[in-house]
Amino acid sequence: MSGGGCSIVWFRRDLRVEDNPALAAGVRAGSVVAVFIWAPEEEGPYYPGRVSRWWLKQSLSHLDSSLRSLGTALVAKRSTDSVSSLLELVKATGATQLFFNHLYDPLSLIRDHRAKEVLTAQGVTVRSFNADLLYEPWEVSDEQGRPFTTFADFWERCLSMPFDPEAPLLPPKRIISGDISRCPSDTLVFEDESEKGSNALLARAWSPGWSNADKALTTFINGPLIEYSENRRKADSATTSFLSPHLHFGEVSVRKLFHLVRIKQVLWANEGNKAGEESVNLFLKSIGLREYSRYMSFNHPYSLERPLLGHLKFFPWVVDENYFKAWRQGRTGYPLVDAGMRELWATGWLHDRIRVVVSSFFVKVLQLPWRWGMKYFWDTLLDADLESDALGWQYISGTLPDGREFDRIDNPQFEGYKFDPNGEYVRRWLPELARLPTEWIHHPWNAPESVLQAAGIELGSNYPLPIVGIDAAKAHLQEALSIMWQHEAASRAAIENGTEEGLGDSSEFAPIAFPQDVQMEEEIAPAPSPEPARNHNHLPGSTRRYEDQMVPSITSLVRAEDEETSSDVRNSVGDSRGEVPATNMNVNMDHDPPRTDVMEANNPGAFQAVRTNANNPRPHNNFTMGIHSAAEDSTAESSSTTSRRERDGGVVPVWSPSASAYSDQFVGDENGIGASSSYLPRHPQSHQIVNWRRLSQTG
DNA sequence: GTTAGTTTCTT
DNA sequence: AGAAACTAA
Repeated sequence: MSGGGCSIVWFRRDLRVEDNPALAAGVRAGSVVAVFIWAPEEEGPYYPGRVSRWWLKQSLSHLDSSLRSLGTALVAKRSTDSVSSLLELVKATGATQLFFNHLYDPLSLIRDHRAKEVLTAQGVTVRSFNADLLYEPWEVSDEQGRPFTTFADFWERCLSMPFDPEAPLLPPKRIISGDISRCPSDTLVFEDESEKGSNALLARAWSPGWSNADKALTTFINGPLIEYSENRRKADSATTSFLSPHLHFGEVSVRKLFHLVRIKQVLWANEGNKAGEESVNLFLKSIGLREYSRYMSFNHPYSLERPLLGHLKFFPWVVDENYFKAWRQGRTGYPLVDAGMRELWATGWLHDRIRVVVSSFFVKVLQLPWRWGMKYFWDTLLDADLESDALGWQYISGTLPDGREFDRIDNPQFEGYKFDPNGEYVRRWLPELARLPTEWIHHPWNAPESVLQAAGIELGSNYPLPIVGIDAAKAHLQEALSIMWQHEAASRAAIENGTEEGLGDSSEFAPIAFPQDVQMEEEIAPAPSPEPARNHNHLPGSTRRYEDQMVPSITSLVRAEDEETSSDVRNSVGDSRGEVPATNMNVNMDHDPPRTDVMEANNPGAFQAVRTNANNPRPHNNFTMGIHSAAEDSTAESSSTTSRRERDGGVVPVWSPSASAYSDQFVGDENGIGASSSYLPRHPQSHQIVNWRRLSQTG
């Protein structure tokens, strides 16, 4: 807490003034320069989607006005290299300290570590804090001090930690502004002209910004929370918390949320309110999953990229861009799946249950590479969150030790009657099926011709027949699994013979690149709303594209496509056409918002379903990551199980891009993780094979 | 109470 | 698919 110069408080995904430890530290230390650096190129392939950028824009302006009312302002910088920008800011302001809150995705860990190194070398005191989690990932481990590998154990431990999560901090009363006269803000561009119309609709349903988040939190806790458990199974119930986008950008503090929910928990427990208690536990569990997603990302940085269970890398995914397209456009022939995909397309929002349905269908029935689906979610979801989505897709894909069985296929027809028993959800999003009786709504292909005729449906033209039958999918999956095990056995044999080093790195089994000719972010014209627009046929100001989307029929969808191909350049996700590097450290120096001439000739080759382990070999990582103990941090504690924690200057185990391998410290030994896993009894073959040390490097 | 059959849930 | 939690006699 040296006196003298001012502090830079670097905002990222902690866009709030309440319970913001970095900001609090800055305020305590004296004068503050609050900064946000927009450097999307640093995110590699994960340039935020349109709705996500819209949210960010609103949230930042909200934060800026809050800071202004407290005595300073938010300095906004456009950059392709956050660390350089920080250095410039240090020079321009004479700051002697830098404070920020932790992030846990691999890119941030590396960048933030570099920021610490570079700025410390310049004589700047750098301190970082936990603002995003109840407990830091390195605080939660089993009796042997190793990270958990199953959620249930992890969460049980979190709920019985010897010390409570930090109590939330109040917002500062006043902020003394550092001298920002020499660092003018850049104008940040978060949307282009073509996106403005669609974005205008978002504001009807959502209010970004930390104080709105706080209101949403209070509303939820005092209202729908008690029925959370009751209502969770309905596809379009308006009783989810709707906090996820707020949480993604750190507008609301999980710790505050946790404390408030805990108060209700105690209250309802005393009242013997069974439903309330169950609801609380369920809701907390979803908070736990969010925690766990960061935990996994931190402990297994490659899990955004590659299956956590090593043998899954041998699965022969179906690389079929037509399947992918049909899924995105809601034309799979399975009403519940299609309704979900149309809702996502139109609104950027999807109930959790439906996310499971559509992603499970994607992986198990279509057998498309899960990362494609994950990328599409990233591009389209309003609450897109890399760590959470990676965890979700890995769970669905059966690539987690405690995920779903890989060979399990859910039948969308049955799920339809489970989550949407009266077909209301399907009818809302698939107007072409609106007149179909409930009896057939989730399996129109079985309906008698007369019924279809009466409903105005002609399967195959009006609404598609299932693009893949469930039985065919099951057979296909079995076949694929046996191929997978063969490859796996061959690989294991090669390793045991010592003839093979790094098979997992060989391009043959590298992750499958994204389709080259696919526009990852479709033309989405959203009207996201807890209650999806009822009057969607005549929304004022809606573009024609919007109507095409909202009154979907095969013809209008096809027409919309044709237009796409022929019309002008539209915005697309910057790097979406490229491959997804495991971690892209090559900064794109283009300062303009990524803009891509989207349309290329359709690739005829794409029209064949190809079983492949990997087409398009991709470049290898040119570096590896390692985690060391936090030796360089003066505040480091060697044992994370001790109950004392530093509120200030939290300790982050050091990330080093140059370390040659994953540190043993964070990887179970050969048998360690597997032995306790519930996965093994179900998949005894994998008992010997899963080499967890390798897994962390390659799998 | 007991037991066999049924539904629900799984991160 | 399998366990756990429910129901119906």
